[in-house]
Amino acid sequence: MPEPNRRGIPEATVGRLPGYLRALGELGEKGLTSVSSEELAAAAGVRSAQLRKDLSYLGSYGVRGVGYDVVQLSAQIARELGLTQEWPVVIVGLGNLGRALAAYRGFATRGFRIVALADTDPAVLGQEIEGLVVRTLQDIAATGPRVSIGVITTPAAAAQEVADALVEMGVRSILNFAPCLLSVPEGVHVRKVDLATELQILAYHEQQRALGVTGGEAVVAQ
Amino acid sequence: MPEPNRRGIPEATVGRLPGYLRALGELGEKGLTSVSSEELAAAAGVRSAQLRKDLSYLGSYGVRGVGYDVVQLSAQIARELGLTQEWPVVIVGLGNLGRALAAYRGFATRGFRIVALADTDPAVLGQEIEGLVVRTLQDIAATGPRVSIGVITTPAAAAQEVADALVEMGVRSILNFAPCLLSVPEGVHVRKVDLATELQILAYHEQQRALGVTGGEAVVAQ
DNA sequence: TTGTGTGAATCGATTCACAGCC
DNA sequence: GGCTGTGAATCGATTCACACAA
Repeated sequence: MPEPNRRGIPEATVGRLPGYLRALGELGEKGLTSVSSEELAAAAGVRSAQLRKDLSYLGSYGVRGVGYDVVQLSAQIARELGLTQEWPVVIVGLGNLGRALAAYRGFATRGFRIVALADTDPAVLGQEIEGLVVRTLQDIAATGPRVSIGVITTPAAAAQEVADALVEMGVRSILNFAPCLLSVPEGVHVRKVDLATELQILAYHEQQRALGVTGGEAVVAQ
Repeated sequence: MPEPNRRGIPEATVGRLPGYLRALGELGEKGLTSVSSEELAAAAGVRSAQLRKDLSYLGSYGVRGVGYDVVQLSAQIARELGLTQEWPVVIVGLGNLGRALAAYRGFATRGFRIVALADTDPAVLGQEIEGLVVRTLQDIAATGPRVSIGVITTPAAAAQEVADALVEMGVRSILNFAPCLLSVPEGVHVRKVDLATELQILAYHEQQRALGVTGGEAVVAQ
């Protein structure tokens, strides 16, 4: 018996689970109730062997000779990712990007709720944005609400002290949009999203083509 | 003999070069003119052996017993990434995120220039944003300017047809912020940035902690 | 003596290929 | 007969450890 193999899903697999969940959602909307690994892999942009291996880490949820039940597999992946509960999020830094994220609807779609907005600029403090009043992180730490995930959309120069403050108030998951490295204590997870990095990687490949490198291989890192 | 090893820098290395470039910039601003692999690795958040191996793919630019020249190494990495020329960028989809990116200054910092803004919404077409008039992609394709890189910030439902139009007009590098898989011809590079995916990965680790998994290992994937 | 550059060793992730089950 | 689940094989990326250059 498969023994769901709790603890120890490879990081690379965790990184693909959200894509499977999205693909399953789309297939479900089309009315599909069952998919083969071949079909789901195509919808998620991976190879079928990879999909099956990934899913095998969650346990056995497919039926041999048939495929996977769309609803059941969605639920299983959502459970594994921790999306059955709602995670409270604070956005720190309400410049253009912070405001765009605050207004982003898809946020709430799945397990996440923006419960606080933070900034230090007196011109922004007290403003109401998307139904939330902008406060200082110190105020939020002192009087609630509790947050699990911090999203940093400040300039790079402020990001480290924001991270320190978030850690101080107990946040152990940070999504950093500022173009800088954050140093955090052991056990705190940071993920970085950096526009400049992404563009520079594209520029590299663009230049390779210009240099006449044959790299005509398939497609890409989506 | 080192033989710069043109062609065939591992993808993982390419993905770290932008980080080295940023770290070198910071060190340079502090007045440093020379760094050891140990110092630069610390500033970029990698191990020194990894840094040396990565740099070895670009050729030999360090001096044994001394380290690397900050200016020279920056220039070499920038050249390798193709940042010595300016890449023209179009942003497609001027919702909150598209506008935030259009206003983002750091964009121009290094080798990228937003030369066009595209949308299909009549309410947005013709508006001037950040000094550029919003036009249709078709208009841009027909009357210029030429673009190398397309940034998609439309809703997911529109992303595929935008990608098709970009490919049609000769764009072969796409940065996709829409939460969906794009299908593109061989040779076109797509990179995906997805807020939901990042949050879901954080949620996974957050839940693992809640379940009492020991995963107290260091830090993370920045 | 110091710190780079790099083969060799290790580690992890992907793919293959097929046994097992429906 | 068809498709999952998974060991075995492969591939690539990271780390080790040290020869070698300054």
